[in-house]
Formats: sequence, structure tokens, C-alpha cells
Amino acid sequence: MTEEDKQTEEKIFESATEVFVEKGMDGARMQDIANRAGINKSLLHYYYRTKDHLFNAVFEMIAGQMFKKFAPVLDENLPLEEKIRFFFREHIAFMQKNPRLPSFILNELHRNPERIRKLIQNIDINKLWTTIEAQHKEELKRYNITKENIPQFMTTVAGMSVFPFVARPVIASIMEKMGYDFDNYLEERKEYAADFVINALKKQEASNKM
Amino acid sequence: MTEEDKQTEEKIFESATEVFVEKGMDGARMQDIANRAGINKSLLHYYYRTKDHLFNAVFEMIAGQMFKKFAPVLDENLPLEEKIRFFFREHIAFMQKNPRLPSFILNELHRNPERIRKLIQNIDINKLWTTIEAQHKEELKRYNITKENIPQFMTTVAGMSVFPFVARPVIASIMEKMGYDFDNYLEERKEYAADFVINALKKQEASNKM
DNA sequence: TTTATATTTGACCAAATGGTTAAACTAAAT
DNA sequence: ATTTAGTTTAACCATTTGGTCAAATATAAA
Repeated sequence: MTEEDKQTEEKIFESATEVFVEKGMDGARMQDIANRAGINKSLLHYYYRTKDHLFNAVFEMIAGQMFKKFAPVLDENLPLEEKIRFFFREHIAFMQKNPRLPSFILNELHRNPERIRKLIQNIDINKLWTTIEAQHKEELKRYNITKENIPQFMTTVAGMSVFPFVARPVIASIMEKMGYDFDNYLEERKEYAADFVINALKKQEASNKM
Repeated sequence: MTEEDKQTEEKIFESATEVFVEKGMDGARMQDIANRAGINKSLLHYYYRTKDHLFNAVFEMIAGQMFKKFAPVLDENLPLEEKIRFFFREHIAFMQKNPRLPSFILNELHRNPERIRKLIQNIDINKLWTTIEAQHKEELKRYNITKENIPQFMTTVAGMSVFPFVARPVIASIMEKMGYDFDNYLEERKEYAADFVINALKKQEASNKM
């Protein structure tokens, strides 16, 4: 039945997501996925021909989900400063709920770089820049953000948000030794990161004037 | 012979390093390692009993190498600002030569978090803080870096340095689309990151005074 | 030179793993 | 009720893979 059908196919997809995200493509085992879904291994091949197919389905969904999280930043009609706060709040919150996604995605992109082309092919980066520039012309000028240095700025912002999750095991261990709580650190990071970036920009602005 | 011996064992180690760093533990194949070393697969087991043993040997060497790169920052007798510049220059330069190490290390720590304990067990973090505090008491106060928020600060700095390498495929692809050069971006990042961090601190300082 | 020791190899093995298939089962259509 | 189509399963297969072993080779010691 369509109902039962969806249930099975969906269960497979969910279990596959779990296993792939946790172990990566190379470490994942089809039997493991079948076990978690509580079904026979053959069903995996019945619904998704091969491990590769199944993995692709999962990866595309995950990567899409992650990239979508960046979009609202462009839509929201907020001053740059507020957008920065908005971004860190939303992005870190999303990763708090899905702490393994960043590592998973970056990792698999590393293993298979061609995948990236497919992910970013629809994005017209020059248009993106035009949009941003239109929205924040004065602020960008004030903060000395140019088309030339925007990659530096963007990767700084992205890194501040993503790095804690990519390096989670290390950071969490060290913090444990210091008697601090990692979850608390994440919570505080939403504000700390935003403040840090905004401070850097404002100082830049001050230096500019001289 | 000791000479031949070392040559073989070393060749194995080098090939293993290549393969493990490139493919990770799960993706690496013993046969692949043997082929690159130009020797019989059995020799791998002769010198390093199992794949796990071989991997451990490689990982410990790599991780040690990476962590050592953080040490000079503490030794150097420089003002904080200069230390920050020194760190980004040295750390990014090291990773430029070994662009895959960060992903490799973080990944494998993710796969086997217990490994971290072994890596950081010798580090007395409280003592580390005392050292830093002694070296930069005034600056820390000025910039409002406390024992409570130092994890935020340290991960920010580490992230700015490491993230470009962890997310290299994504960043490089997007930059290519923009007509920019990734290697150039890395080169510029040494200064950009330092400036950015120092700016953030200085603005913090300015706000503090009010 | 002969003996003992270390090194290297090819053949081999057992387990794991992705994938196939034919049969059994379920449920809707006739 | 019977046929038909879709779903699920157990048994099976071929290949890969980490690992072993005994024989062969080279090297040092006697």
C-alpha cells in the first residue's frame, strides 16, 4: 500500500541518514541500515538500487537542508548588524539540533569534490553579490567589505559558526578538563560570535576614518 | 639490515600516511598502501601487526605534529598582538604544506573520540591559563579576555585558521566561480585573520572604557 | 663455509560486504 | 474466488579485504 510503502521507504531513508551521517559513506554498512530500519537488507536494494544511490539521496537531502539555512539571511530585511546576529542565532541553533551535519557534509565533499559543482551550480554568485551590495551598500562601504575581500569575511563568519561543531570532540574534551560545559559554550557562542564580528567591523570602520 | 630495514619500515609508514590522510581509516586499503610502497602486503603486517596498529602509528605522528605547531605561541616572548600575527602566519603556512591534515585529524577524532584523552592528557590546562595570564596580564584585562571566555576566543582564532582547510572544496569552488584564486586567498588570510581578531579585541577595549 | 636469524614473497583463508534471486506473502483488481 | 501486481524475506553469490603461513631469500654470526 501507499501508506505501508511510504512507511518502509521512509524508514529506510531515516535509518540510512542516521548511519551515513554517523559513519560516513565508507564506514556505513547496508546491514546496519537494514537492522535499524527493522527490515530485510534486500529491501534497501528494492527501494534504492545500490548503496551509492541511497547515499546520494541522503546526501542531497542533508546538503540541501544545510544550504537552505543560509538563504534567509539574504531575504530578511535587516541592517547588517542584525543580520549577523540573526545568522549566528539561527545557524548555530540548527546545528545544535544536528551537530554532526557539518562534519558529514564537509567530509563527503572532500571525498567526492565533484558533488560541489552540482550543489552550487544554481547559485549565481555575482548576482548574489549585487543583491548584498544593494541591500547594504553604505554598511559595506563603512565596514570596508568589498567584492574582493568578501570571501575572507564570509569564511570568517561561517567558520566561527561551524568550527565548534567540526572540532567538537577536541573542544568538548578540553572544556571538560576546564570544568566548563560544551552546550553552554554553544549557547553563548551565538552572541559572542556576533559581537566579535561586529566589533571587528566597527574597529575597521574607525580605522578607516583616519 | 638496519639500513634496508629502516628503508622498508619507513617506506611503509610514508605510504600509509599518504593513504590514511587521503582516504581516512575506513577508506584506506592495506593493498593500496603496499602498492604505493612497492612491497608485498605481508610486510605491512610484519612491521605493524594490524591495520589498526599502523593507523595508530600514523595518527599519533600526525596529531603530534599538528599540536606541536601550537606550542611556539606560548614560548615566544611577544606582545599579544604580535603573537596573534605570528600564530596565523605559522599555522596557516603549516597547513598550506599539509592541507589535508586538519580534516583528517578532526575526522578521526570524531570516529574515535577516546583518542583525544590520550592527546590532551599531558596538558595541564589550568597551568596553561596561568602561564598565558602571567605573560599577558594587562592585555587580557584590556581586551576583556577572561578564563571564562577564553574558550570562545581560542576557538574563534583556531577556527579562522583551520576552517578554510576543512571547507576547502566548498570555498575553492565558490571562489573559482568568482574568478578568485584559493591559494591567494590563503596567503591573504594570514594577515586578514590577524587584523580581524585584533580589531575585534581593540573595539572590545574601546567599549570597555565607556 | 655453515649456521642461525631476519626479511620478503606468493599462495591462501575466513569473514565481511554489497548485491542478486527465486520463492513466499500481501493486498488490490477482475 | 482468482488473478495480478507489488512487497518482503531467506538463501545465496562474487568480490573484497584484513590477515596468516610456510617457503624462499638475503644477511649476519659462528
